[in-house]
Amino acid sequence: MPSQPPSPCDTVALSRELDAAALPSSQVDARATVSPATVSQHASLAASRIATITDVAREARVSAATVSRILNGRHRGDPQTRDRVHATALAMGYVPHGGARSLVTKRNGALGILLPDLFGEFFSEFLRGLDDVSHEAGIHLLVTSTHADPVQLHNAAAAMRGRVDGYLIVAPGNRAADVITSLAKQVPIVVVGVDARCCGAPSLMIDNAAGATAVAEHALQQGFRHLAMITGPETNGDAVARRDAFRAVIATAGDDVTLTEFAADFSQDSGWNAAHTMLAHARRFDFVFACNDTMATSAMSVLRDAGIRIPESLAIAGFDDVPLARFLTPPLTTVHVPIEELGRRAMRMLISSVVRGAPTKPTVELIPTTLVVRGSTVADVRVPRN
Amino acid sequence: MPSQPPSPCDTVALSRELDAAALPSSQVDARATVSPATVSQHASLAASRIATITDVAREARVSAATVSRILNGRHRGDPQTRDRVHATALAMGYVPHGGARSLVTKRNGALGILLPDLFGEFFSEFLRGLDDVSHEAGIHLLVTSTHADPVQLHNAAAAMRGRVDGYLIVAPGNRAADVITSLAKQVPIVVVGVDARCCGAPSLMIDNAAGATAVAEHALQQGFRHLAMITGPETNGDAVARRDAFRAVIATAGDDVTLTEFAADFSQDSGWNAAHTMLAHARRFDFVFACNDTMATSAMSVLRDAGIRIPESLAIAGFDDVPLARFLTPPLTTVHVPIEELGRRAMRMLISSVVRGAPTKPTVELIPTTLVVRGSTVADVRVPRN
DNA sequence: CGGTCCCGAGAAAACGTTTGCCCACCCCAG
DNA sequence: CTGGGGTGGGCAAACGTTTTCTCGGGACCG
Repeated sequence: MPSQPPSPCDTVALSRELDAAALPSSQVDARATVSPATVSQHASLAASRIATITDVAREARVSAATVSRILNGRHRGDPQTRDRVHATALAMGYVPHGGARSLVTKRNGALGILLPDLFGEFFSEFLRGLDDVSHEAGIHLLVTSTHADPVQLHNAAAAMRGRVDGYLIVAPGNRAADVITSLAKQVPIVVVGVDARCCGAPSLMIDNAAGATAVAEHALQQGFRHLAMITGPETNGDAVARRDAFRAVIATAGDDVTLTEFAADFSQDSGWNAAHTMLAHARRFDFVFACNDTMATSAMSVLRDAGIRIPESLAIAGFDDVPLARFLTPPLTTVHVPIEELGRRAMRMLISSVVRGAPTKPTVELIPTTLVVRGSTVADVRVPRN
Repeated sequence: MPSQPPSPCDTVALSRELDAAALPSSQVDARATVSPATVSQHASLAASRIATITDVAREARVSAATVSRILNGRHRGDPQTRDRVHATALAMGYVPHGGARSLVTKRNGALGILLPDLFGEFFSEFLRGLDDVSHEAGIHLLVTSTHADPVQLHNAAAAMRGRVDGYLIVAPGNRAADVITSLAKQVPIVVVGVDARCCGAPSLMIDNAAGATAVAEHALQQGFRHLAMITGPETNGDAVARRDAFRAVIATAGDDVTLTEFAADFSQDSGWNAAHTMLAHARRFDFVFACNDTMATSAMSVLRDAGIRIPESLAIAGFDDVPLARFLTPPLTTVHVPIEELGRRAMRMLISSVVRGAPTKPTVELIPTTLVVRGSTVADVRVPRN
């Protein structure tokens, strides 16, 4: 199995072509703060030492204070001086040293993002939402993951102290209440994925209950009577909320409706196992609700292997609306969760909390979810794939 | 569709239970730098103002210099003094101000991660690999995404100047050569996903060629003769490398072997479209290689809808080995890419580059890929799912 | 024509660290 | 007993900013 790396520098050759073809240089310049050309031009002299505000001041024949004021816009100043300073700073490729600035400002223009051990699509979409907003606000993101453990969560937060103006904490499991509480007293924080009102922190949550409720009502409305549910991990707030809401609706249905639960943990393997257990079960089911799409997908694969026709013999629904869901056969009925929007809102909330400077209030905001009905629960559904 | 948020503070109630049940406090303390208990204990007084080194010095009745030296381990000192300082620092919850430190040290203990607009599983696995290594080394990660555009890439890098000791740049499209070149002259960088030797930067790449070669050889060995390939975007280095390697093997095969290509762009929709085009094609194929699993998945769904038996009538293989691949029906033959390992290696490389301080050398390292044969290309294959 | 006010811009302090330099002390050897 | 070496630890400078205070000059108003 010989390995044939692409020939060196084909990238650059292609680069020239495409630059010429796709991007007229004027367009590049217009969009750039500093055009790439300017960068390379000054790369050689910048290589020796990074320009400081003093260097700029000397070059522009003003004091450092003036440079600072002008660059920060706190000083209308003499138009001529202003232009000269701006030009000099640009030419020298000056960028203020964040550390020095934060030392005196007490603001460091960065936020800490504390993520649990995440898998799957959620991550990228969420971070994209965060970055979208923070980038626009000129705020940096300090990201660290794998901290489902409250002790690690605390250590991670501590390590960032003095570097960040606030924290965004994502679904920290349910043993992190103490850490969150103490953190919330010190700096602005926003918690995503669990209700942290009791910790004194504003929270942002997926409206799991509404989604699961919609699935349950859809199932009943379609005339299904013997329902199965593949649950998620007990330690996961989303999983519990989905399960409880589904249960609640079924509890109010007629006596002829039954619900049987199969324990799983959101992983593909666990969905696989749960489906096999379900097939071996005495009762015949006509509808199964998997608490996330990952499990729904592997369960569907088990059912198909067993020769069960979906949805005629057994309907199935998931939760999350992962991109793949609509491409399964049949396409999966599921609950759409706007993850990027979740990230965007969380970031906006945190930023406004930071600029306000006020201690954060314990609140909770629900991100709405929507049921997407596809072929896995309704035989004749015709849905466009886009 | 009534929304029923979970009752407030159920999280905390659960927290107490689990804390008591699962984690004996001694175990928590053993693993913690500072135990959660200690944190909350000092939360109230720490809330007023964050302790500085001067505060610790005063409290421990030594000078700030001594505190600094002891905490950084540069000073064996009197054991009694040492213990006193350590204890005081711990008690006051002292954490050095990163900005002030970097001001004098010229090191800021953080690295910039510049990501293109990424989708899918890649992101989380890659970042997990990065974080795994950087966390252990006590290094922070400044992450920003959505920078496929070279101008944005430059701006993002500039914004981080003075905050990071180096950059990790992921698959920046192929028009970013200039920006990378100038960046590489100034600070340590590592490029992932494209060969950047020509930019003077060390690069880390997936061995796409080896993987695609293995797929092609597997296809020929299984006796397939009329091959189709669903390609990726022309602007993506991975896509091009996979396509070229596949082509190269087929070119050396006998005259009775044909290869037809269908253009796509790595997205699910494009795979869907390509599969339909393929079905409408005059030639009947017996093997199709999709350049990533995402397209392979949606193509498979088209083929199944068309009543084609896989692999008897038409075999299909993908690339990436996304977690879902083994759960498809039939399980998908694909090329496994160790993404987390890729992240881990890239981070190690960058860190060693930073601590060495030496200007980075243009090198390229290939991350090996492995063909995973499953039921989508071999009818009687029996593979364990784990 | 003189006084007052405003505005542009410089001087200097402060932020929290690290680190080179130096002093004082103790111990041991001559 | 004295000198020297080793060691613990303090002093102060320096890092790159921002910001307050200050001053000088020009314009406007009386």
